[in-house]
Amino acid sequence: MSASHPKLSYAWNAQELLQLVRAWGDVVSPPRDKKMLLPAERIALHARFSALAGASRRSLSSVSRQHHRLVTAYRLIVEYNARSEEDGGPNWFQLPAAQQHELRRVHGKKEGMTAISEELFEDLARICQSGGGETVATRSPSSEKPSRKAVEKRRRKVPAAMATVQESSGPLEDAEKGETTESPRFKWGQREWLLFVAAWGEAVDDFVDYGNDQREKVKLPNWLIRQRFIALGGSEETTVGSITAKKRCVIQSFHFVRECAAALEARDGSDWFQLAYNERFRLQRKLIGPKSSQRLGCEIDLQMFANIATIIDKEEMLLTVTGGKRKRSRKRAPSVSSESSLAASSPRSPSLEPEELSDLEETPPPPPASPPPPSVSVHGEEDASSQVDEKVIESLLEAQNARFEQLMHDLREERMEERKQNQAMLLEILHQRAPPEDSPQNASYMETLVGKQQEQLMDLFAQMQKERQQEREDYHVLLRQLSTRPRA
DNA sequence: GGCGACTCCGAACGAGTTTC
DNA sequence: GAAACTCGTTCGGAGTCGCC
Repeated sequence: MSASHPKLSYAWNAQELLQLVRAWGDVVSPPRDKKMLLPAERIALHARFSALAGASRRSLSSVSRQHHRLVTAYRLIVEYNARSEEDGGPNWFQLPAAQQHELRRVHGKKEGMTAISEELFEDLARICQSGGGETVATRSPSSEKPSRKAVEKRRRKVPAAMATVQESSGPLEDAEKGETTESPRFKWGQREWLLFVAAWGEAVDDFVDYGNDQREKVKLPNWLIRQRFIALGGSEETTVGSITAKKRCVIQSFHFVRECAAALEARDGSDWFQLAYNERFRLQRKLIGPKSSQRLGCEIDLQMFANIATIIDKEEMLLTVTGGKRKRSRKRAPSVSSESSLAASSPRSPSLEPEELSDLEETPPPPPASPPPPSVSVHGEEDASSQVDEKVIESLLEAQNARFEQLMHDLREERMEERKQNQAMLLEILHQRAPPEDSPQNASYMETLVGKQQEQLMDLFAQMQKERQQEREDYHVLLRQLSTRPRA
């Protein structure tokens, strides 16, 4: 944002919205519920709004966007009311807030919608229906609006349980119970977290598999994780925003576990992952801090931990191997995701300067349990050289990983190809030996063939599982060695 | 190339939950 | 009641896309 438009990163208040609607009525030509404004109207709307609001507090793009969200919401309400009038159901403002919220969410997936109060809706209806031109409201049978008092009266009369709407299903139990919670909350359980990690892993794999073109985006998009999450059986209600937050949460928990495991190992050599949930939860206060109460971190088992580590590695590799980072201005405080997520341990903390953040990105979290060692790295030179060493090691590890993944990928492809060829050959020989007229014999032999192949594949799979288990154990040994090694 | 709409997603936020 | 954490929503910066 420019200096003349200082960043105003908080919700539009009711007064601002009313001022926007007023400006809208003043400068926008009918039909006023059109979604697209003419360029001149956009500018005029911003100017008029700025004049009414006293100062140019919102940018042109912000005003345009808010206008767009209001139109979308207004049209949804008008259409909804028209339908419910035909069906004899409750109108929009008689619905519980939770249900309104759900409908807004379902209908405004991409663009989003502003929650419109009844007062604001009436103002909007007034300006949209005046001045001629066909509007959504005039097209619909429900254009005549009852007075606010009447609506209020009716709303009080409507039993909450009659919330019976329609497109929305799912987390609306609250509404059906008559509660008017603003945003129905759904707490994730073990299943959701496991699904999420699996989906995240699949998304990274998918992305690695076809993301080697330099022109491709090199940052894993969160919508891809959401897509995989839903494909694996996760709730379709989960938004990309929610996935973003979940990812941040998992990464934060991963760092938490890493710290705990290392601190515990250093303390008495015991294994964090062998402890029960309650034990972990109790111990974290000694290992991390007296006020620490991470729950998700305590639920993460060794397997999940290893999975997350692999995924984070792969995702970081995407940034280093497949090309440059997506260009982004450094004006904004940088993100908390991935490598810098430790900063998220205090989510409301003020944003870091880019320099501070790049420091954070390069260095591992300071172990809270052990005080910093006596001035080994106080000197700039030593600091710099150790950082360079770390970078070299990091690059080597990443390169090794990348090479290994590539080899595995090629091997998998080759094996699949070979398997197909073998099968084709077997079938061909079979057909030659047993002609089609001899079908019973043919069928029984084929059954045997399928059975044998199943056996072979099961053996192979079991072998791969063993290898995977071995890899985990190796990793665990490495982790132990690392954490018992005295800090430099 | 310029412009506006669309889209993604990080940050901020508020409300709820848990633990002490 | 305080503090830390969880969770979903909203806003808006910035990248992308399509049109002229």
